[in-house]
Amino acid sequence: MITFRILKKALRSRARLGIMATPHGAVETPAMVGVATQAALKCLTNDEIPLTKTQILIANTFHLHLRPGEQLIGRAGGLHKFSGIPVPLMTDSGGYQVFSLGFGRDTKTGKIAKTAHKDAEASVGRGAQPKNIKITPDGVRFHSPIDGREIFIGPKESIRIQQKLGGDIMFTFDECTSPFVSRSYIEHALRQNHRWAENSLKARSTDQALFGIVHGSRFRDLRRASANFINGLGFDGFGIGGDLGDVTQEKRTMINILRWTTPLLDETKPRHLLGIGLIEDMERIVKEGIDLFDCTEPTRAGRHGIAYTRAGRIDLSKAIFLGDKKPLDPQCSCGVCAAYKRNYLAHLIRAGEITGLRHLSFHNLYFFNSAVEKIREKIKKGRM
RNA sequence: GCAGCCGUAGUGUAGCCCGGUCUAACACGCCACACUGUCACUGUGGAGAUCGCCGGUUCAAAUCCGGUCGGCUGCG
Repeated sequence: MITFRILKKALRSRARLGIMATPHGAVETPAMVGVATQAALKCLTNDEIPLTKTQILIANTFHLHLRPGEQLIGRAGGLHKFSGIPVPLMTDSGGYQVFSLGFGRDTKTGKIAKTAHKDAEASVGRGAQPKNIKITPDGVRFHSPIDGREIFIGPKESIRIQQKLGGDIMFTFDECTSPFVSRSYIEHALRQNHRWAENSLKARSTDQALFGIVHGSRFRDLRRASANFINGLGFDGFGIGGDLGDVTQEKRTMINILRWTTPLLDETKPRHLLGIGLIEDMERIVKEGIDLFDCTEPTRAGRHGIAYTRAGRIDLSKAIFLGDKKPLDPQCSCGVCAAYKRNYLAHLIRAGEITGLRHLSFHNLYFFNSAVEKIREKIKKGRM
């Protein structure tokens, strides 16, 4: 079980400062959740996790089910004993893979579209199915990316797997929707997601926390209905999921979705915005009442040669940095910026050295977590 | 000195025997762009070789023939 205590509410926004206590430690919120899909913060050792100011991680049900399998992790005593990870763990339900391996893959889009949505074009109508998976009333039939075998995951299966994995916080199995679906599709998917939320709750038989996920895409009435419905089911916390509009008007739709929903959710429980958290998004979503968010950006960008700095992103694979003797970010107090310069890091990245990926991942996590830390300070000092 | 093998983008190779479908392929590298509940040390795209050089045969040569230069190996 978890407990959530709000230490302070911001005066000028819906931001909250809190502490979430879990069986594996406490988390100061707002917090960024590091993404550890395969029960590893990619490129980093367990010792390094706290050094990046990472307080909590999220692992993935779909991926761990495929490999090594929840039975093996269960026999090892659960994710914490199996991995030795020294911070609390969440498990994502596999619902995101319904999107990333489904419509997301078909249309090569993310959950925030890069172009404005036009209802007339590229809309997926009610009853449509993605090319490579099949969404049924009881769950989703996937094909394993490893060996092609069919994998069925629904709410019951996901909860069963997540209970074997033994994370501190579980999520309900849902269908993460695409930004390019029609209203009629979303109406149907919402009813299904609500039923799956109820079935996830019924399937739970441990004292692990379970977060229910609010859906409704870009539609105000559907988002509000979903927030009310999910709020009424008695979850331990909330996820805000599904597609979040597009990048136009500085992601206005995403912020609107939070404005429509967070005021309807039990304020004593934590709210997690699923899959969001670029530096530019952080303060805005916290101001709308978000306590937790997870984002692959710091680690993925790091592995792709990108470092975050106060002056913006820099791509260390560019030859120009071979002549740059500055640290990644001159104002950063992380171990990487203390020990290494851009020229050497650029060399490591260009040479494909694994430590280069480690250094950038470490720095980016520290950079992101420091930004969240500053936001907590602002709330504490009443400046938000 | 003789014989054999080899010489194709920055690098390593495929194609050559059985000329046209080679406006020359692949891998790595290079350049650009992308990446928000990670199928992700990934993905997409681009630039880059007139096929060692000269000549011949042919309607047509990276491909056949002669010469030549360079490399490797063997024999002397």
